[in-house]
Amino acid sequence: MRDIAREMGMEAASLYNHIASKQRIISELLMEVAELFTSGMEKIKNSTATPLQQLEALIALHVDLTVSHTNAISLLPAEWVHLEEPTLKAFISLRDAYEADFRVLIQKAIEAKQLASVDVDVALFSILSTLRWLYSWYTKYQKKDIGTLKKELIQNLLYGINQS
Amino acid sequence: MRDIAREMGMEAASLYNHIASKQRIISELLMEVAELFTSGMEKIKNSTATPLQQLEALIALHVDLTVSHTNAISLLPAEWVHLEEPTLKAFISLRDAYEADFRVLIQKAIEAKQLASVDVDVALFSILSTLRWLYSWYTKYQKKDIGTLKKELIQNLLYGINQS
DNA sequence: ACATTTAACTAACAAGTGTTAGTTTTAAAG
DNA sequence: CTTTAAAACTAACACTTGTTAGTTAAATGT
Repeated sequence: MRDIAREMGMEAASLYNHIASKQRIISELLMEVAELFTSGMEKIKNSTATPLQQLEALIALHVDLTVSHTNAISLLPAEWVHLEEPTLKAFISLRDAYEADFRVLIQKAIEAKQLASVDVDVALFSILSTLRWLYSWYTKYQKKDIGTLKKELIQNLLYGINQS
Repeated sequence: MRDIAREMGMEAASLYNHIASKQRIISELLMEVAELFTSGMEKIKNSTATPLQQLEALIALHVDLTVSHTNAISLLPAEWVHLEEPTLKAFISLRDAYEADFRVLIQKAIEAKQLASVDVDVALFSILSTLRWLYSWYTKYQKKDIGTLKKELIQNLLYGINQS
């Protein structure tokens, strides 16, 4: 809190005229991005695109949110565990639902023979972990324009990097 | 320190008969795994396998170390930033060297036409991020035997999940 | 102009942090 | 058995943390 206050040019105690607690700041930041992912997923799920196209849109969603909310997203991996109880359950619930939706999309793409019949859990994990690390990597490679980045990630994550 | 002490059935102060400082514990844990990755990489680099086979071996290395050193590895992403100065530089240096070696291997595999000519940075990032998240995911799916896990990860990360 | 709200301030508390000093108990060596 | 070394203990330090109380200054509305 003292760091934040210094950055804002005031005393730590003065912050409490604007916010309820440190926890509330974290909660609101994290829940905000969680809801952005959820609503993005909702929009994609309700589209008429094929499962594979929806997966591509999902990758694009991660890139977009990573770019627009880099700071909040970079808090996520380390801080979500410290959420307090009404919020923690809400967060986990959003996260689980998101992963479940993602999983279904992969499943559907496999059933539609748009993806090879790989293990769904492993596929979900490997795609999602890359997308979640994106923020730390993005800060180094900002030079690359976002369109290209999306294309290359889609290529790597969905179509593989092998010489076929 | 008080948590550690409780877990060991003694008082916090008693720990200092065995260790120098909290920082030293963290340093030694993190540097130990860093060096395991480095020496694993060294062994693979010096083998006579093809670049692609070396990449496969690298994935296997991550799986093996994740299984055998789950706890120390799970500290890495959040804690390495808090290393103190002689150690921090050493750690970063090992990490950079490791990534550089990894990068070269991908480059070589592309030149040998064993991989498609994707962007090397993006490929390195997407593979490595998955391997680095492995620990958090592994705790949930321990049922899966390690051999299968390795195969599936190699499939996903190197040969793609598309229907080709 | 005055009254009221908003937002800053100073001072301090209560709890938690890693760590040290000094002491006592346990174990090993002669 | 006695001496010595190893490893536990109690007590406390210095510092950092989020936060509250009480007060003063700035902004806003009538």
